[in-house]
Amino acid sequence: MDNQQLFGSSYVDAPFFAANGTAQRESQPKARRRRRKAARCGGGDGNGGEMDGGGDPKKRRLTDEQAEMLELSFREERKLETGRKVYLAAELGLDPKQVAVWFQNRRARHKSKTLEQEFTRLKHAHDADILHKCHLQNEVLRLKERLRATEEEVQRLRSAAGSHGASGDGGDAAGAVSVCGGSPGSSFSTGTWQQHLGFSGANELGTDDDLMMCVPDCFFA
DNA sequence: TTGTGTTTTACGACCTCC
DNA sequence: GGAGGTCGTAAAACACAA
Repeated sequence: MDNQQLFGSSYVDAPFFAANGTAQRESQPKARRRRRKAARCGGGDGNGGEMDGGGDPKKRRLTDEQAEMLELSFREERKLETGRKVYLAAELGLDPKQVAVWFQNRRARHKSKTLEQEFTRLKHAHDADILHKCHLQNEVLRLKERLRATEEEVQRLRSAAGSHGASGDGGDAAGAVSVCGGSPGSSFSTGTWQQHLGFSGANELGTDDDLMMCVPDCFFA
């Protein structure tokens, strides 16, 4: 919107370097190339922050007000074009580089937070899917048990019928038993439904570790 | 205090776009 | 080629328990 309104004359020249006295590490074994540029030392507030002659200012926390203004600006627009950067820097008494860095870091934080939220959302969805799968597998187990009981009952009835009316076509009786025993043509064949459902022996619930995740929760909870 | 974990500021390297 | 972006990381600033 209108930054002129947002940041009108709210600039406060903050005591950035209040902590100047803290001892900077005299030994910088791996100090590398850090803070070579003294360019920003003149950043508008005049307290250059020179440290033990080295010219390296300490890191300066932004004041609450500065951070708040930057936050407002960030919410309006996450990208920072040159004009806005210069304007914000002037309004807040910061170096334009500081403003640019703040926006970079702010974008990084925003991205990190967004990723974290997305991860949480996906995890919840995944957990729900696992639970649903578990329920379906339980249902399959129940149906399997019913089918097994039915097959046993059918076999029992056929055996009883065979023992009573043994005369005549005894060969058919033998065939009937074989049907129950797994004839490829029988709709009650365990082998057949296993094939249709894609189940077989110990692998009927799948071979992966999904079962390991699922079964304890569903069966023992 | 002080040790430790977290947040914030700053930088360099590299990439993309105009 | 310069400006501004992301990414990874260092280090100061801060919070806080022991």
